[in-house]
Amino acid sequence: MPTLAEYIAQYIYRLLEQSERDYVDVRRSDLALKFNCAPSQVTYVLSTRFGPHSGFVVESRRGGGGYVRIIKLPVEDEFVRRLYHVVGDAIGHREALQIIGRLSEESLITGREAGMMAAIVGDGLSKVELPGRNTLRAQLMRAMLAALLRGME
Amino acid sequence: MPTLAEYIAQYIYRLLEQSERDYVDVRRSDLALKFNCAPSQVTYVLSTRFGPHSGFVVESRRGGGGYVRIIKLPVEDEFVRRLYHVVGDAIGHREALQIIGRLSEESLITGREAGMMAAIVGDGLSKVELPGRNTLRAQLMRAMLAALLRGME
DNA sequence: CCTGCTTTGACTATTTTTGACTAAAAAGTG
DNA sequence: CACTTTTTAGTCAAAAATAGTCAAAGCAGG
Repeated sequence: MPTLAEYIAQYIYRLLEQSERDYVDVRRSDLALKFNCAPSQVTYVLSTRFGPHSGFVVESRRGGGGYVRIIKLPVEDEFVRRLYHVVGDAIGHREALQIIGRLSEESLITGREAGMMAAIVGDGLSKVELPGRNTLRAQLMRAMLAALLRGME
Repeated sequence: MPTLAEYIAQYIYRLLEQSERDYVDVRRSDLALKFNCAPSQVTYVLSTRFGPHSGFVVESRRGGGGYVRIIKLPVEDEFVRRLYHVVGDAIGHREALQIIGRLSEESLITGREAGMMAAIVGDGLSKVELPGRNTLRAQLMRAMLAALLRGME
């Protein structure tokens, strides 16, 4: 059963699909009204599901006529190489999954590869303690991305 | 006399049979209520009877709207399941590569997948110290094999 | 009475939802 | 224009809703 956060995200995805541009503008308070929730809930959805890791950028403006603009980033060359840098020295589970989702969405990896990568950064690390876990996860992600790059020649 | 664990397992088997999908979603707390036991009892049943070695995979999510998804794997994946056992609790680099080679030979994975897996058990672990390295490698291998099973529908 | 599977519960981890407070931009006023 | 008010959006921490972990206690068969 979907959560409110998912309903809101779905709604935004739909708006983006229907839009002719690569972005949509919404009013935070309108969404809150439409979904009968606190406005900060919208902010929550945006920050957990529409960050750069998922291939989006969010811009906004306050005051009268304020808005939130959700922009879907275009695919670029060197995409994987960029992600390599995004991973950095340490990365959390959620962010790693978003990067994998992005690779999958762009058809740079297959569904099965995505599943394997998700398993690596999830179950595969479940027994590793927290301080080092995120750095190890980053190392594994980089190793996988490097393997991808090698396999893409 | 069947144990509580058996009853719960039976119940899940039945749900799976009745489902049109190859999986069912349940709420851990609902099951605990239904069977009048501690929620962790459900976790116990899942981990003892619904692991990849028995032909199942379990996914879950915490927090609001959380759930547990029990997925029944197709029967014809006996081979991968056996490898899952071969991996065991700990495995060396050489052995891991042999298993990956075997998967590749049998065309159960692509060249790119093999490259990725090799990167994981090699470069990905280069910074991990030796005592734990082989157990971690085993865990990663098992996670990857489980993902493979999941992706083979 | 040992050994291993089962059951429980206290503690932990993760995700979502809400609300009080803060910050910024536009609109109104003198 | 300078100042105030109104309209938006952001932040952050607490509460709620789930699931996981682990060790200890319970129990059943050999």
